[in-house]
Amino acid sequence: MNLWGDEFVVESSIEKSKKALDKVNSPKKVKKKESKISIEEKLFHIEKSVYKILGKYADSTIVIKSKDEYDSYIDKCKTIGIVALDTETNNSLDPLTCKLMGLCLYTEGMPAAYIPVNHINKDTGERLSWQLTEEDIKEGVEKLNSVKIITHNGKFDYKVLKCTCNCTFPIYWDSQVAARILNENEWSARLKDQYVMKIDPTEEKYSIDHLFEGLEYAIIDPELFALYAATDSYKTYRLYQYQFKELIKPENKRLLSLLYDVEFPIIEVVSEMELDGIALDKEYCERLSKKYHHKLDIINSELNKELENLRPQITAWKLTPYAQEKAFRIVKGEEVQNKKTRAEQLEDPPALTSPTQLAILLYDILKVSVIDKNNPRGTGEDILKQIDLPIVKLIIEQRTLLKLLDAFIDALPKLASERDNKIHSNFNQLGTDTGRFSCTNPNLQQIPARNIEVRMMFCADPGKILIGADYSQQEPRILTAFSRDHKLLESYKAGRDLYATLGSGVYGNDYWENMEHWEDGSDNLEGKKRRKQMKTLYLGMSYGMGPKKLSEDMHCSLDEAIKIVEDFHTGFPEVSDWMRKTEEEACQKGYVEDFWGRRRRLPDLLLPEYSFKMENKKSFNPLIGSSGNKVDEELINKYKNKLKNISFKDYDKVKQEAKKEGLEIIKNGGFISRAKRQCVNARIQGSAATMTKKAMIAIYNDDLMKKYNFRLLIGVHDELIGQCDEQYAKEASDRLVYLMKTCALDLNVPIKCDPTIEKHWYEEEYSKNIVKEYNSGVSIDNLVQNHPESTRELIVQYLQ
DNA sequence: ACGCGACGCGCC
DNA sequence: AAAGGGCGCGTCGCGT
Repeated sequence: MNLWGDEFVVESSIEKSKKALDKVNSPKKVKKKESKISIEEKLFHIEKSVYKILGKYADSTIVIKSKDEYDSYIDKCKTIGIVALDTETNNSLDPLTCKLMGLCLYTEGMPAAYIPVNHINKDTGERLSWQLTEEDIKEGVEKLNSVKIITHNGKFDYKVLKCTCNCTFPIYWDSQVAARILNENEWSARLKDQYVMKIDPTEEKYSIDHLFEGLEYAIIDPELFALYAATDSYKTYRLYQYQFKELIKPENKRLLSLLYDVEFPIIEVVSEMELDGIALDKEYCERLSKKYHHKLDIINSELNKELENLRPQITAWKLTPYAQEKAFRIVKGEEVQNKKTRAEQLEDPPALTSPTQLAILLYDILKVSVIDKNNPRGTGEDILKQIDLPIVKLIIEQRTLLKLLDAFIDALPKLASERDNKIHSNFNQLGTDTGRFSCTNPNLQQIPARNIEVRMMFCADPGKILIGADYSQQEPRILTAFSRDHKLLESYKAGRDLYATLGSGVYGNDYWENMEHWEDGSDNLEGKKRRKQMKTLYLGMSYGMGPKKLSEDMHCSLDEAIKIVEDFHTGFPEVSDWMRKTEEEACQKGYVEDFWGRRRRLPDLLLPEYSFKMENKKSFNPLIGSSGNKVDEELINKYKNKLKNISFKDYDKVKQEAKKEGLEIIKNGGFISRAKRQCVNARIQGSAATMTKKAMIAIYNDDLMKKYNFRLLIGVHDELIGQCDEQYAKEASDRLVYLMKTCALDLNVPIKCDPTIEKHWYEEEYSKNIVKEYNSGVSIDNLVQNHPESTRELIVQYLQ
């Protein structure tokens, strides 16, 4: 083990951002000028450049042109027992609609093989008839069922082969996933980049768009295309070898288990989830859209009235000298003068959705006094809420409605696939540094939960029913598991309320003093307040919140907040110790581990208080080494001494002084504190993510769930939703909860899950809300209409 | 026309 | 001196 405990932990924030910049100049899309250059000329040029870059692989690449050759390659793979696999598609990254162009295989001791399937004649467009068929591919891949299959971004290959050839295969290793598990801070986990970084730094950079100049890949001669395609599987294999060697080192034992137990198996689970997709209730969506557009129209007309009233004031302002000045804006922390004057920036009528224009309206024209010193021209919601003007109230309402409409109500139906009218989000296993999934196109993890109407857009397929469950307080329970805090453990064992327990520990009072209701059911207003404060405190503690912000969120004075944090530490000493030890260990090793060994590397923790950068030279980072110039070193040492025990005031002076000598001083305090805040949270958030992934795998592989035809559809961090045959609703729901609870027994903490069974997402809550409306006097006829059938059934049920 | 940073805001 | 963790997306407004 080296000085930092892990050889990947040497890249600081500074270095990382520099590399990210280098990255940007990768080849961009080729412009379409097809009319000027003939296809033949282009192909000629492509052939030359492909050979120039990849010609060296020609001798170790073969194109498979017959079933016999294919069979014998597959047999060879079976003998060797391990193979890298990669698919190529027709310029499409969407497995649902793409065509399979060819398959690539590489196994040790053999040339890399490209098996073309759908290349066409560039003149006639006809499929080259000698190629193997999708049926052949399926047959061969299925023979690999006992062979270890290696992929790079195997989710794509899995989905492509399932969609185009109707075959599936187990993923033994994925080099993209492994790369991220080995170091989540690298600027790229892409195959070619990883190959350059880990295997051969001399390898020339290239990408498929850039090599084939945006042409339809199918028209490229398979022999030529093979040089690109088959090389991918070769590189994947080489990467695997490197990663395997790394991961069998004793210090990486837990990472390897994490990969085998969680990260590799989850690939197939997520692939299937994405392929299934989730249905939208079309009728309901249309109704909802109409309802919200109507609401928006009303707000807009009121806003127009308000603006009309302000017109004289606006006109007058535009003539003031201030309005005629050129405005400033902030770019990377520096003030930059705009080309437009303030008056020119303000449209007529002012665009209230534009932060710039709204700021002018509020602070310049309406002379609203500054609310947040740190953000004097801010227009965020918490600032607007403190401005007591009718127009501002309308703006908040307009914003909410616009956001709901643009981001969800009107946006989601547009994203449904034409093929099956369903939403097929992309769940990105590598999307976060902590181990959580991220989600795009659309991001199902940001569908409003407070506004229940939006989630109601999602529904089960006909004959199916949505079965969901969320972990109750997943992260606090993990904190309890880590710290073994006796008060928290007891509280969970007894099924008591977490926040009331926190309250009694912090305030030193009775448990019931911190509950919303007394033991006999009567209201306890003070308790309600305290409990809410504890909820905020918990969040604050796990995110490393400072006392100032904490006091704002807890609605108390700064002194009270400081006292509460202090009392938390004395009231829960095991938690406090665990947090301290986490930070200490992190500062020493440069990384933290989650409950199952996932690492979050925080190299900034190893940074010195100050770094130095010579003008026009690389930054000097003592962890990495200097540029080696003696004169530089002397200068730096001089300033290092000057910076010892320096006051905040003098720092600026010294910084300026150094600048004159060509030395830039970089203060790392901010980076270091940020990393300190991250390290506690990363362990908790990471463990929660791993736990949910373990549950997903258990659910996917469970025979009973298979019997119920249960399919996972959505994961939202601590919440899982799937659908199953209607008749098995109860059984599947019970089983779901059981599997979620038992997948992490090693936590040795009580786990609780809250299940739901419904036709639409959040329909239970939705129906309850409507029943509440009924109880407040709306007639039953008005109540029941305009809702999906399933909701009406629930309402009737609740009314009885 | 497009890329990008900043902002604001949706979620856990 | 002061510092809330992890995401994605739509809009605006500038730059190319």
